[in-house]
Order: sequence, then C-alpha cells, then structure tokens
Amino acid sequence: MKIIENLSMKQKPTLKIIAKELDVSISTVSKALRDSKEISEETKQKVKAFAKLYNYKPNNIALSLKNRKTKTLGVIIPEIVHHFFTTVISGIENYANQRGYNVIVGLSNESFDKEVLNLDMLANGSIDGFIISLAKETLQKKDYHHLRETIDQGIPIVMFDRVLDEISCDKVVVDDIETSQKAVQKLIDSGAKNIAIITTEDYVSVGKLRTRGYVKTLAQNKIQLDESLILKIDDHLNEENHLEKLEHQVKEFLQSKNIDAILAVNELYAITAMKVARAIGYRIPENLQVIGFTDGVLSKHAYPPLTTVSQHGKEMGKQTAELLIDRLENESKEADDKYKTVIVKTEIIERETTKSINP
Amino acid sequence: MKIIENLSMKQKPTLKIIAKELDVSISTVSKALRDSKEISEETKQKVKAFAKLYNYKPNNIALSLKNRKTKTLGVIIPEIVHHFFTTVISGIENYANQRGYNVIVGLSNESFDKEVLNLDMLANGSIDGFIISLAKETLQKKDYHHLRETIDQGIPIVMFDRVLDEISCDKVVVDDIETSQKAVQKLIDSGAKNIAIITTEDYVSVGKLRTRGYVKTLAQNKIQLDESLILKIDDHLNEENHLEKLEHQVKEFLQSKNIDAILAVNELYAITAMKVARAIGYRIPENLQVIGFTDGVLSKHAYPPLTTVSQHGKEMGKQTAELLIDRLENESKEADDKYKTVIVKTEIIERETTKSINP
DNA sequence: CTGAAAGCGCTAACAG
DNA sequence: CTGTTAGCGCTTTCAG
Repeated sequence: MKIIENLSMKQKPTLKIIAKELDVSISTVSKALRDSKEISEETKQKVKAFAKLYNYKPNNIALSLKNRKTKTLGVIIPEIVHHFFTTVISGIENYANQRGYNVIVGLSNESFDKEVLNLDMLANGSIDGFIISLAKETLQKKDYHHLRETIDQGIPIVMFDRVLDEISCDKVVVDDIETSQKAVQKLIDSGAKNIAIITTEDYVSVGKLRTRGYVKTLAQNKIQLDESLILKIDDHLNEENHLEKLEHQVKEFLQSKNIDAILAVNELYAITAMKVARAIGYRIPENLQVIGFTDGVLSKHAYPPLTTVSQHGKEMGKQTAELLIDRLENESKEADDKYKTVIVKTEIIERETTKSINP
Repeated sequence: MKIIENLSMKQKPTLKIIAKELDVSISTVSKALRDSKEISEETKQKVKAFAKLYNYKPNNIALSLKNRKTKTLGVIIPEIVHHFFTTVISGIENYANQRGYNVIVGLSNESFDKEVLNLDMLANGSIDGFIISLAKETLQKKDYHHLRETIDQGIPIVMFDRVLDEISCDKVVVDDIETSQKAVQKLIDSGAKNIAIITTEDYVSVGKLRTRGYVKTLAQNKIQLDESLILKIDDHLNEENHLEKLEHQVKEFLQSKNIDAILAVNELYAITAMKVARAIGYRIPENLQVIGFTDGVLSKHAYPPLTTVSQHGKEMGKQTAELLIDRLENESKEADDKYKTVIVKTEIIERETTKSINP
C-alpha cells in the first residue's frame, strides 16, 4: 500500500480522508469499519488496515450530533473538596465508564446561581442526563424552576443525598432517620444519658431527617427531649473564618450543658466537638462519646479514631449512575417508567469514640 | 403572536423549528439571534421574542462540530478521593467556567491502562485539551506513548504535580526541592538533630525531589547524611490493607532509629507517623517534630494540628487551566509558542507539631 | 434585508 | 457489493 504523504501524523483522519485515499466512498469506509456484511471481505481488510495504520477514531462530537446523545453524564455537586462527594463521584465515574459514559463535573459551591448556570451550560446538548446534589442556597430559596425545566425538556435528573420531595425523579438516599436512630440507640445502650446532637439548619434535608431520628429514638426510649441539646449550626461555608465560628458555637454549647454523648451530623462537626471537648477537659470516650456521619479520612485518622456512620458514597455513586443510565437507555420502553428512589444502607463503624455496649 | 401548538414544552426548539414557525429561513433566525446587522430590527425583535418565549438555547454539540472545538477541558488525575487533587480540580473548574469552559473528569486510579483509556476516550473530539497528573504506574513503566500521541494529534496537554521532563508541554509544579529545603531547615533551626524523611519510591517525581531537597539541606548544614533515616514507602494504594502495611513500615522504622524530627512527603505519611510515634511513647512536638506536605483537612484537624507545606492546590488548578486555555485560544498566533512551566509558591503553615525557632 | 447552499464528521436508507 | 443522498443543528459565504 502506498503511503500518502498528505496524511501527516498531525492530521486527524476522518472517514472522508480515508475514503479519498483509498478511492472508495465515505459510506463504504463507514460500513467497513463497522464490519457491515454489505461490504466485501477484501475491502474491509483494506479499510481496516488503513484505519489502524493512521489510528483512526470516530469523532465523538459528530456521533453525538447524529445520535442525539452524548454518552456523558453531568454531575453537579455543591463542593468537591469534600470526602463524601468525592467518593460519590468516584463511584459514578467508575460505573459510568464501564457502561461507556463520560462524566462532566460542575460545582455549585452551594450557590443557587451557580447551580442554575451549570445546569444551563450543560443542558444544551452537552450531556444526556444529570446527577445532582442540591446547593444549600437552593434548598433555602426553595426555587426549583431550573430542575423542573430541565426535566420538562426531557433531560432526566437523578438526585442524591440532598434531594427534594417536591420534584419527581429518581433519587438515591441514605435512610437518614433510621440511621440516626441506630446511632442514638447505640449511644443509649452504652450508657449515655444526656445525648446532644450537632446538626445543620433544617433546610438541609439530611440535617432535618437525622434530627428527626434523634428525637424519635429518645421518645422510644422514654427519654425526655431537651430541646437545648439540639445545636443547629449556622454554617456559612464560604465565609473566611467559618471554622473559628464553628468552634465557638460548639464551645459555648458544650460548656453550657451537661452532655455525655454527641451525635454529629457530619465529620467536621464531630471532629470539632471532640477538639473543643478535649480542650475543656472531657475525656473521650470515658465521659463523652461521639458518633459522626460520613466515614472519611477525618474520622479514620482522628484522635481518637472516630466511630462513624458510613454512607457508602461509592455505592451511592454507582446507584445514581445506574439509575440514570438505565433510564437513558430505556426511554422507549415505557415499562419501568415510574421513578424510583433507592435507599443505600448505612453502617456504623465502631472505632474508639464510643464505649462497647453494656450487657 | 399566535402560539403554535406543535411546540410543546417537551420539544427542544432548534433554529429550524423557529424558522418554520416564523416563516423565515434558518439563516435569518441564526443571524437575528446573533444580532447581525444584516437583519432588520423588526425581524430581530420577532425572532428574539420567539426564541425567548420558547427558551431557545443553541445546541452545544452542533456548535462544537461546526467550530471544531468543544470548549471543554479533560482533566485526568490518579484519584479523586484525595484532598490535593480535589482542590486542584476546584481551581480548574472555577477558572475554566469563568472563561466559558466545562470540565470533564477522568480518573486513572493510578493505573496505566485506565489512564490510556481515558485519554483515548476523550481525545476523539470530546475535549480541546488535557490537564493531567500522571498515574504512578505510568511513572514506573515509563511508557509515555499515549501522551506523545495526543500531543502529536494536536491536542495540548498541561501536566501538573506529577510531571515529566521527557515530554515537552506546559507544566505546573511546586518547587519541591526548595520547599523541602525550607522545611528541613526549619527543623534544624528549631533544634532537631536526627531528622528523618518518609517519602515515596523514587519513581514518583515529587518524592524524589523532596528527598533531594532533604539531602541537600543536610549537606548545607554540614550534617552527615544517614541513609537509614530515609524511609521509602512501598505503597500500593489499591491494596486492601495498605493502611496497616503503612503503619507497620513506619513503626519498624521509628523503633529502630533515634529520631527527633520527621519530614513526611504527604499528609497521610505524616499523620501515620504521628500516630505510631505517639503509640510508642513519643511526645509531639517535645521530642518529635513533624512537618507534612499538602495542607489538607487531615493536617488541619490532626491531633495535634500538623505543621505542613501548603501546595496551594487551588492556585495550581487555576494556573493549569489558564495555561491550557491560553494555548487553545492562541493556536494561530505562534507568538508565545514556547512551552512554559510555572512554579507555584509553597508556604509552611506552622501549627503545633513543630517548635518555634530558637533565637 | 433575506435565503439558499455548503460544510463540520458521521450514519443509514435507498439506489444502483 | 458500493455509492448517493439526506440529515443531525448550526454558521457563514454568496446570491438574490
């Protein structure tokens, strides 16, 4: 075969170019490469050899335009410097790749506007569907028009973790109430009397639900609820000194109360509570037990290693991706059209901030 | 204006549809929307109003095909559940968005094959350029053909952190040698005599460079180098029990030596060293000082809070994105064609694992 | 001022 | 077995 010089390594080969060089038509090349039986063995060989030689790869964009699907998922999360979200992404990416999908990541930074922007930016054909965990600001504003619009446009959304009852779509969550109950029960069983919870403001659904589980468990154990043992952190992540503020709030709380156990709604709150508590003389777990949510590096490497609720982020990621891709690929078969919400199991990982349960 | 019924909310409007409804040509619509002066004010108004009403947004894929550029960057990193990479991504995303670019993320999981796969998957038109930090396995194998090929294909690459001298392209790094020197000098100045370094195998460039800085600083201070104070961790991240193994290696090391300061090449090694050291009776920083690299959550919330070298991941991300986008948008002007490597400043953040420097 | 036509790279129905 | 044609959605000459 004579090698044609105008095919420098630089020039990315296209069907057109191959066709010209081989002096056949574009569609012949296309068919040959896809092993169509319309094409003679001989031609196929020739075309394939040439394609291989010049390392031909079909252009994704052209395929996307033709097929009206991009084989890529848009993932929009509030923050990426965050262990939980990071594990979720890794779960998504892994699974999506296996099924031939790519992942575009957008960050909302907990901002409503950025969430909308990202959605818009990607909804114009760049992706086939969204996986999203809502920004705090969105939850506060309760403005969901952007979600409604993209669903109306026919772009499916799967929500995870921070989800909305108001929007019907597939969802993946942890059973926050039940999990929180398990944790509080464990604290009670191991002898705690004055159990506090450090949680978020109610507009963050996970915070609200976990608080609900806390309240419920106390009731079940006939323990009088003391509202003042519920600390709702007023957390503005984007502020410069939010860590200092957090510590301050926690410190005041711990000093003013007589607490022997804490359930914290995330790692950071748990770690902070431990740090502050230690500073004011508590010993953990002897006179203060702590359980956190989200099993991340912080918990694992904390001092002492923190007992936490593992949310299985990777599994959640896998589930969201699966739900989304299944929906994308079944659009025609209206069979399983109903929206699903899958609940991912949690698990309490016992480390050294809780006591073993009394027999 | 009469509202035409076949435009249900579901149907995504295209120029074609708008043209038909308004009974003008496609090109007129296109021009009107782009405010071409070829079009009469009246028509423009009409078209724009209609487009707005039906929430028309140009299809990105079609634009990409037409313009031969996608306005999206491919970022390939070894791991995402990792504070440093996560901050880099956030820096990239932020800056890229500002300039109208999206970010596709690919994870190599430290595997050569997955790195190649990801590169291939995205190089077929999905992205305009790459930002990449190499997988350990790639560094070991020294097989860089995939990088060479994509550069040959005309797709620019910017490498960061784990970079290669062998490949010419833009790079963003931290000055590892110098930084490491600063850290070691600090340890020496605050009285340390037997300074150890916990580092990676040499094929990880940052490990090698930091080690070099360590060696250099000792020499400058006329301290005899004791090779046995260099612990090179044989780290296979993907193994199940790599944490246990790590602890084990560190423990043996600490027990067999008489060490009063440690420079650790990343957070995990630093934290692990502290944990092990505490367990065998060291007090930090009284008789063991520790400095880590990578200022992440682990360091900040460690017990005691760890003195670390901040690598300014976010800044690095911004720089990589800037380098890449600038190159993409200047392809014609061969002016600044030379490859650059920008060095991002580091900074030692003093917390409680080091002593203040003796006067 | 408006529209027809070509083309980005690819596929597929339809002719030959 | 191979080629022509049309079309995915958009921009951009070039005619009218």
